[in-house]
Amino acid sequence: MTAVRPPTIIDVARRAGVSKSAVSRAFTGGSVSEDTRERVLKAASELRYRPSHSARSLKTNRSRLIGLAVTHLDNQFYPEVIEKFSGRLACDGCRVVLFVTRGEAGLEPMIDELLGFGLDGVILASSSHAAEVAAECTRAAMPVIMFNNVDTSGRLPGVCTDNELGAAIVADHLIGLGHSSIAIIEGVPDSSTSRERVTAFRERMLKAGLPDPVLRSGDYSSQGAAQATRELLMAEAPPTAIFCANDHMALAAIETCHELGKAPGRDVSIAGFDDVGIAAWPSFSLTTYKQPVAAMVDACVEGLFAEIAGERMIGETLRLPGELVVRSSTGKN
Amino acid sequence: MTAVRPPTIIDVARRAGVSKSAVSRAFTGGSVSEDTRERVLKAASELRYRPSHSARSLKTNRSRLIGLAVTHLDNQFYPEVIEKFSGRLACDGCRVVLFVTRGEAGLEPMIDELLGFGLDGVILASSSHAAEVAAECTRAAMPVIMFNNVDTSGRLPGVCTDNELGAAIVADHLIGLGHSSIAIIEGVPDSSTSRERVTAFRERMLKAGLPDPVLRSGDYSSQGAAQATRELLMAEAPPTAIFCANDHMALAAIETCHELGKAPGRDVSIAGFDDVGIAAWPSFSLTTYKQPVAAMVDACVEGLFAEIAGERMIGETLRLPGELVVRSSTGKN
DNA sequence: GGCGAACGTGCAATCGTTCCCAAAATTTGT
DNA sequence: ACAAATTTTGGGAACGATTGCACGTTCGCC
Repeated sequence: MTAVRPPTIIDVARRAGVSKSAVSRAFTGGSVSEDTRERVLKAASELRYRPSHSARSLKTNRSRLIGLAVTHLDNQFYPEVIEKFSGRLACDGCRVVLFVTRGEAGLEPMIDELLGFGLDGVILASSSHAAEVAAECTRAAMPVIMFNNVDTSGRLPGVCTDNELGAAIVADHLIGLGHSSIAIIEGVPDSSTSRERVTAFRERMLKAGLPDPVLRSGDYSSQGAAQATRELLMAEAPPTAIFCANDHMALAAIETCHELGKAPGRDVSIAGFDDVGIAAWPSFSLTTYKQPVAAMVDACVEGLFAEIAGERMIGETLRLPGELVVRSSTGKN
Repeated sequence: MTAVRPPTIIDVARRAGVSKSAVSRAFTGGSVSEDTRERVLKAASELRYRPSHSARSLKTNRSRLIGLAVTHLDNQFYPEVIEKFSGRLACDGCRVVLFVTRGEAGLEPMIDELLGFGLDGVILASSSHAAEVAAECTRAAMPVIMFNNVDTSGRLPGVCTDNELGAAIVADHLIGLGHSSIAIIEGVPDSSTSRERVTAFRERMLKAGLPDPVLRSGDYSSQGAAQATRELLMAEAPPTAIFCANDHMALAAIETCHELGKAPGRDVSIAGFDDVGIAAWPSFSLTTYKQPVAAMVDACVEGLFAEIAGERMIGETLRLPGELVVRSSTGKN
């Protein structure tokens, strides 16, 4: 019993009685007569032939593989994003290669890998070290686009929610409910996303003549947000509302409220940003600003494909509007 | 300005003043003198050379790409699994290519893709259609292993939690708390995982002299589980405890309890299976059987690598013990 | 100092495709 | 029915690496 070598294009050609060019054309949609096409397809299926991916991409310089760099998946938002990307890219025959960035290190150490897997393009949904990555990728002529985060150096194109708009709308919502003492729990400080949300929220408050909100870092983590919430609510004059830079932290904040015996939406209002799946669950019923994930993913893929096709699109960041979703975690003061 | 073609091994060879064989050996760890190695590495880094992935895998028949087929990621368990796999495989220089199976269709329609991307191996963490996939993969000589699910045809190796042990332990726990009227919410019926858990749970109850539990299908979905919970709890003689075939459904069951004004752990006990991250959150505090995900992933990767290395391992399913985690969603009857 | 062993090197074949090119076959027009 | 236009076909050169083989070197050792 010899290990059967998988059939090659030549085996198919022989069996179909044509040249390998014909077989190639039959598979890639080149011009072939109906007759040969049939014969080729028949021979191929009899032999269980499948074109070799590596040979093909060696010749064409296309792998139909797209890298997706994301941070720790315990933030519910990312699984949703991954699923959407996977589905969207599948429509164009592409697949997602995952790069989960180790929390602290960011994705800098995996740049080499990112560039070494023959990907057609890369989507950076990870927050940190965008600048270095940007530089390295453009040097390697690798198409890149950012998702839910902008490259502050302005060299990479990207797609994100209009964070400033969203944060302003959340601010208006809380202010409209009569809150004036509002705290903010931000994410990691060097993330553009967090910064934009925080800044816009603050500005809106100041513009409404309210005091500058207390700012705490939640580091985009549950523990961080829980700790921040604890500190805020146990202070002498606790805020009546807290705006968290994302749902992941807002949910932790709600948990912490319960722990402290405060009812979210009554004793203290909590608002988030993202609208992850479980935000809608009755236990949380989180008021939040919904990111238009589907539209963002579509735009992102489109942009990346344009880059891959050779269209230069430098530094343009597309900002899509989301939608305020009011639930019961916020209420009148 | 001409589009600069990425440097090839030949460019490096020329610049370093050696043959391409030497360059290749310097990169793949072949035998080269210290002197040449240095010259090659220097030339390579000056040119920003990276070996072409496709050329390399064409020659070596190895892509260092592993396919991972999973179902909808809204079940919290899978993101955790994905992250673990990604991390574990990265240790061996491999990357995960994602195949998210569209709910209804299962992964049957994507078999061709699964086999067409030049993967070194495939991990099936998706529940359905294992048999067809198994057949097709072995025919294509593609190493495959199942995760958290067993191939009933017994042809594919796999790794999963000892579901029967786990379910029995959960049953004992509930019985020990004095429950005798216990209902079960199962997943999709043709999933081995659900079947094993349900069967073992039932057996344990019968063995304890308790009545055969009511069985409802939750279809592994939130909505399904919520509906089932509603029906169970609004019945004439509602059960005092509910065992859900996974946490995803158990969490939905808890939500539904709140909706119906019943306190989990007091009015009705809820137990799950998996121990996903949020099960530990105070809002849920779900009693559950923890799957040893890290160990499972390790074993799974090891098994797959063995297959890739050519060691035949047919149909062996490894079942690892987990651990009961008691929280407050279950209580005395 | 001479003789193997050990090591480092380059040549050339090879992996399985795609695609250009010229030739052959077919269709079309008159 | 013949020439021109069109379509289909096969040969063969890439694509960018790895690797078996044979040939020099270098070195150690008696």
